[in-house]
Amino acid sequence: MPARAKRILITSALPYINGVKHLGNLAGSMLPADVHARAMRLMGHEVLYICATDEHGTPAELAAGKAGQDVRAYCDEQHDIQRAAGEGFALSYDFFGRSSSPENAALTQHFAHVLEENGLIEERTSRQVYSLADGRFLPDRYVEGTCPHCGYEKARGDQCDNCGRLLDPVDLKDPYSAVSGSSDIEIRDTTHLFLLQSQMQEDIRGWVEASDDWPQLAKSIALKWLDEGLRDRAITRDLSWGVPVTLPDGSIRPGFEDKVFYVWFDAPIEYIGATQEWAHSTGADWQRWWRTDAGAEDVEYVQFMGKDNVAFHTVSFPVTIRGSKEPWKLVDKLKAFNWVTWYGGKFSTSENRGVFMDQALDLLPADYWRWYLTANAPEGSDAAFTWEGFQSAVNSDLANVLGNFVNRITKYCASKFDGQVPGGGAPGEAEAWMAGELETRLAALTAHHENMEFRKAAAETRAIWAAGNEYLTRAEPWVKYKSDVDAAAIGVRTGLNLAAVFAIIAAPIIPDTAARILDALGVPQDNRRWPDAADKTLMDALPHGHEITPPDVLFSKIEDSQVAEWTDRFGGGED
RNA sequence: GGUUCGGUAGCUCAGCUGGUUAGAGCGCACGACUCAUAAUCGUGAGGUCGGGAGUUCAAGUCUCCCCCGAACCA
Repeated sequence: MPARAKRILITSALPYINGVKHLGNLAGSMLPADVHARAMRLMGHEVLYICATDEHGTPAELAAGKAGQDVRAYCDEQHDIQRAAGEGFALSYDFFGRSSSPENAALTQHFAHVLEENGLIEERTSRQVYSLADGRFLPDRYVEGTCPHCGYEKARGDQCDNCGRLLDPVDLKDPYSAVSGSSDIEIRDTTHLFLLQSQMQEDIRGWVEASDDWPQLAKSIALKWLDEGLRDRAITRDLSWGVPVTLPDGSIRPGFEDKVFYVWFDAPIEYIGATQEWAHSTGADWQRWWRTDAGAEDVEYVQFMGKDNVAFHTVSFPVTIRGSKEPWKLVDKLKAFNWVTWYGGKFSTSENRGVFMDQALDLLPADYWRWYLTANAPEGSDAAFTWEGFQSAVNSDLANVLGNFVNRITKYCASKFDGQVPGGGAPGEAEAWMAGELETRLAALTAHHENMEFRKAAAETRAIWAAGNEYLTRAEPWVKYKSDVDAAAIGVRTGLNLAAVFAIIAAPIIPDTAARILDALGVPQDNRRWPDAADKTLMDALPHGHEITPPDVLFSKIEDSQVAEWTDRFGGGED
């Protein structure tokens, strides 16, 4: 157990309901959040890892319509698909919720009510594009027409792709609906609730400036928004799919019968909503994680997200939370990621570029991807996915360095010592060298995990595995066995114990393989704890005489022919 | 356009508050070993740290300008 066991709340940005996510999304929020959650649990901390699908909004409605499904049914189906993909990647959510849950609806309405009581919400009327053919108001980007600035004929209502200018859809010439193509549209007045973010400007600035556990990137993004001035934003939309707009007594707010809260407002609230869903399904207490008046004051809250989401998490959502003037837990640490790119471009479904989570699992087990995507996490800058890099990481790091180490030591033990942990011999020079390596490297690895430095954590993990191979070269039990079985025994015993340590430290990144190794070594569940760098018994922890079973080959190598096939199939390789 | 972050060995990247011969992994060459998925271990080659100017006893590490790339701009 660590000196001070903490309680750590972890959330990863909510994936939108619309389809299985690709490897870039996985690598930029869910996977690192999972690695961190697993590492912290192994270190003895109490962790609650929450995620959910973000289900409201126009894209979901349109996708459902396209599929000929009711929106709710569409979301039910897509949620199950995404949950299965997450399970396939061994994402260890304590709960994977849905922003369309009753819990989130109630919370969203509650926040709106208290914000209004605090004078932070007011009704405003604005002009919006209404499509008679579609029978609905059109969100900005679903209106297309001729750009008033450059004359480009397929400008979107929010921005012109040709000249790049930001637009107001009512200014487009010859506008038409991007949904139906119909130009039978008109401009109508519509009334919405606006969140008066401008009034929270100084409050949020004070909070941001006082937050010292953020990476400078997150802080500078937040401050930039504040410097430009927070704008009041509509938090409702003319839609049917979403959280109904109610009065405090629960009845529909007059004039808002055909409106719902906008995803922008209700999605982050689902972090709390999903925790309630978890509590309701398990009987656990959600308040001790979220209410600082009910035990959450000592919780460390860590959020994982793509860089594009930083502003929402550092400014927008905090406006909701702080504006409520209620004792809700706010984020302590953020970890933001860039994108994984695909041969210099972006992942794209339509152009058949990139690999999606479900496809990836059809090719190879989750651990292969988890290792590569963690060792090459898009920290600091975009990271390119290449099949060659993937092949190299899997073959070299996993198959050759770790897999082969476990294989050689367990097979040798089986053939020379009947598969039992030998008790003979005493530690010598080689063992002293290895003990020194473990002590310094484990300390470094632990720090990297605590600091959420994923590339460094993977590199250090690999370095520890490699040290094991060097140890065997120094100890050379196969040579000593010829003249002194006890001298060989210490090498084999140490090697087996190292295999156990290697598996445990790998568990945050490659949990399935780690479990296979520990199972093969017969390490009981209770002993699968993060090793302490100062622990002198790490290399002699397995009981002498204890039986082990060499596992099957842990990782199969990726052949050049497979790389060629996948490159062809998934559009990699070409420019 | 504005802002931010990057541009370090063939490739992917580390290099905190400026200070001995600039590091790692992969790839490559050579050697060692044979327990192991022809795996492993060792040695070596390879960089005027994007370009230019400046500050300093001293700059990859600070300042300014320029070039290139990426991201964000609700």
